[in-house]
Amino acid sequence: MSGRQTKEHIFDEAVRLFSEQGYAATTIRQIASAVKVNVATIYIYFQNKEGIFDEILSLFENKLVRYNPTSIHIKPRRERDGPQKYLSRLLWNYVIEDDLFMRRAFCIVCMEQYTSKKARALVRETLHDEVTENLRRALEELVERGEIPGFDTYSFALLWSRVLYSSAMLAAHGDSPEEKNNLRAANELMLDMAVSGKIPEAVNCVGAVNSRVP
Amino acid sequence: MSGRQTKEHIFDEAVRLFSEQGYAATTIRQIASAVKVNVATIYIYFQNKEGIFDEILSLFENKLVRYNPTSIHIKPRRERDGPQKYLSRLLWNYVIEDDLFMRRAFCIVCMEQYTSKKARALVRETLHDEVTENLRRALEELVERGEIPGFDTYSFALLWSRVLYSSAMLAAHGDSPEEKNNLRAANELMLDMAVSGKIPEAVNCVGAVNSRVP
Amino acid sequence: MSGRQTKEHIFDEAVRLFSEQGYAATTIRQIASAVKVNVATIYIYFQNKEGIFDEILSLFENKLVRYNPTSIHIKPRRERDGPQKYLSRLLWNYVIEDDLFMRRAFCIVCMEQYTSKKARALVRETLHDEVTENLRRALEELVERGEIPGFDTYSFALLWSRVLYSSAMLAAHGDSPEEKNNLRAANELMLDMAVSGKIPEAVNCVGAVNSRVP
Amino acid sequence: MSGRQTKEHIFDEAVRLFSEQGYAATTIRQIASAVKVNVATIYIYFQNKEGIFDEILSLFENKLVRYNPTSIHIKPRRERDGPQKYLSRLLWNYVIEDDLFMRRAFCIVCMEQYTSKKARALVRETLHDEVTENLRRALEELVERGEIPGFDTYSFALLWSRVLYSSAMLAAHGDSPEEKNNLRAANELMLDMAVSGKIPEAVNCVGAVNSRVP
DNA sequence: GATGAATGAGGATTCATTCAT
DNA sequence: AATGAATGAATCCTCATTCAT
Repeated sequence: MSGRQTKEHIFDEAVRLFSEQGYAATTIRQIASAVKVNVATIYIYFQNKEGIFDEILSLFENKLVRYNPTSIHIKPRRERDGPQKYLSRLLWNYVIEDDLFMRRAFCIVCMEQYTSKKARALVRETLHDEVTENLRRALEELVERGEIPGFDTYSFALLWSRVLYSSAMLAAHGDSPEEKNNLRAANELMLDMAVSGKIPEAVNCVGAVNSRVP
Repeated sequence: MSGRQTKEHIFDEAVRLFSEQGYAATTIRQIASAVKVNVATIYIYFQNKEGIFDEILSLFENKLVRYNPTSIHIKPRRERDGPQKYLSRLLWNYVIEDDLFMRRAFCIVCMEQYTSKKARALVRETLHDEVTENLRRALEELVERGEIPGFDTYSFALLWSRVLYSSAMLAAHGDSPEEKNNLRAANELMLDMAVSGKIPEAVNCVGAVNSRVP
Repeated sequence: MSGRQTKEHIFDEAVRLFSEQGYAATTIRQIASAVKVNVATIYIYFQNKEGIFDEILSLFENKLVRYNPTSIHIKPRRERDGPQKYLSRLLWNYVIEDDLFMRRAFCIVCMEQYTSKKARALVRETLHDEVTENLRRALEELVERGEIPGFDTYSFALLWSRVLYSSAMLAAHGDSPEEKNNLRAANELMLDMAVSGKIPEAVNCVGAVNSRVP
Repeated sequence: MSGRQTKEHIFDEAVRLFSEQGYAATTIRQIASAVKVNVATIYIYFQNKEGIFDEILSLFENKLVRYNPTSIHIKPRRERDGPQKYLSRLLWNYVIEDDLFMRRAFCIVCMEQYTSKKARALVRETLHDEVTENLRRALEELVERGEIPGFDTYSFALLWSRVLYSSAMLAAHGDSPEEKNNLRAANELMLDMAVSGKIPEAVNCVGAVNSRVP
């Protein structure tokens, strides 16, 4: 078997096992035996256990970033579909739905956010702030186009990102179809609220979430 | 030192360490040395490592349940304050804010939900379903009192609980004051949206989240 | 409760547990909890775990010695009953049958003969040599009385003692009634062979077992 | 060093230590240090401490079974030598004398028969019942050939097996040459009694041992 | 490119024992 | 006479990692 294949095989099984059992509870031996490979072989392709974890985080982040509205990968599609459709597909629907790796990696990142600084940073920055920002930008665009009235888009985007995040967390593990549907439904509810024209005023009346933080 | 004190001391340090490093990464030796006690002493008061974990979950759940709107502990205060104030204080503000244990236990529960069935059940059932139900009940009451117009309270409560949950998760770890404020702000934003009189229509136009799940 | 009673209670439960699980596998805590007494209490009455074991061996040996044919306890009865009856009751039938402690202690001694020098000595000397000698003496007496023809009583007694010993070992543990009956039957078979008048010649033709040992 | 060799080395030292100190009193560390190998290495070749024990029992039983008179390993020799010689060599003389492992394993099996169900079964079934049956069969054959008069061969074989067993037990530990000679002598004495033509009548007059068991 | 063999460090747990009260 | 509280040392076992082949 070619080295490339072996490495990918190891990587895939590591992703699977980490997402099912957590990083700490998964042993190198388990991975090796899942790949039907000697333990030592793993150390040819990865510096150590943490090295595998790092590569997972890297790939997850890279794939994630490709979906922001200005990325060269998403921009053409975005312009064709318009912000509303983009909004409706953010995070799970857009990014994760059809990508087993992303689903598992998401799960890993959520699990390890408390124990790994890198995972934590990824959740806080990329997952949370970036998704929020993407939502905000898309909402803002709708406002600019006059499709919905102006309002405090940041606060609403922040709420939305949290709904997405918590839904995705609940859906991530074990591919529960029920939770996946909940996620989709929650996302659409936020979307409908956003475009119904009733929210802006409500949101504005309370001001930006962040502005309240002393 | 009295046994009771020792046990509490062990329990407290275990809670702290579990919440900071995760269950798997925390060793009995660490706990023992934090308490300045022999490792064997821990096994006098707890059956094993998992036994400590179980007691944490138990206490967390017990304390949590006391805060549902019909509990004998909360009912009098609820009736005095009215549903709106109750809503504004749910979960974090009401329950967790002043209780270091609850904050840490919440963190532990979130961390271990993927690897521990018990934690997972607690998140799904008590944390999620119960909080949602409490929110829904309080909203419903507001509607009945005529303080806000009728609408699909379940869908909105579901969203709200997710906002609370994800905010609490982000706030839980390390007592970040910024995230704590975010949580409070997010909660109030949901509250304001609920009572602004604009939401009902928006929510109704999309129907119940759950009704969409096949 | 009086100290005397407590000590006996501890002793009895230790005997029971040692005989059921072996010395090494029985813990002080098990004994304490069987007696419903604090662990420390055991150390009031016995110097340590080995101290309990030693007292068991002592009592076993004392009781055993009382049954040799010249002991003041057995002599009167022996003279009344005659050697044949004495023979038929040796070891198990005579000594152990009605004495729970002896049965259990026998079991303990057999178990620990490989790991404890004291137990080993007891098996070799008291249990084996002494029983052999008692058997030989009783056989010799029968010969002297002219009730059976003369022969190499030592060799036969040696065989007999081994039959008794192995039967008793198999019977000792768990009070299996089947093995207990086997023991009694084996003993009677040896007795019948001894008094049938057919054996002497056979035994004599081979000479003393021990005379063959270089 | 090859894995096979290492495993055998570990196995051998474990057998030695178990037979000298008993299973419970022997630690994995002792074995490891006797083999001059890391503790973890032992767990490469054996699942755990009990795994070593099980393999010892297995090998012991396998080797033992090869010596029954109908086994393909023993049958030719048996037919050449005749039942009398076979009888004279049973168990110890035949099987164990020249096999250090068998001697040690026998010792282990005897020691652990009270605490290990597997060892207990082996003693009761293979060691006791099978040896008895082999003896009985060989005696029966002598009767059929007309070399000795007919009699209750079962009862006599049962006695004999007990003599062998108890002698072997006493001889097993520490390779005491004195006890080894006693065993050989005891065996021969039983043999001489069996073929002397004097015993049958004595045995018959008491009936089968087992027939007495209610 | 892959592996068989080995290991040091550390995991949870249990033990016999002690001592102040 | 008895105990609650504590401990040091040792138990079995597992882990990530290395290296000669």
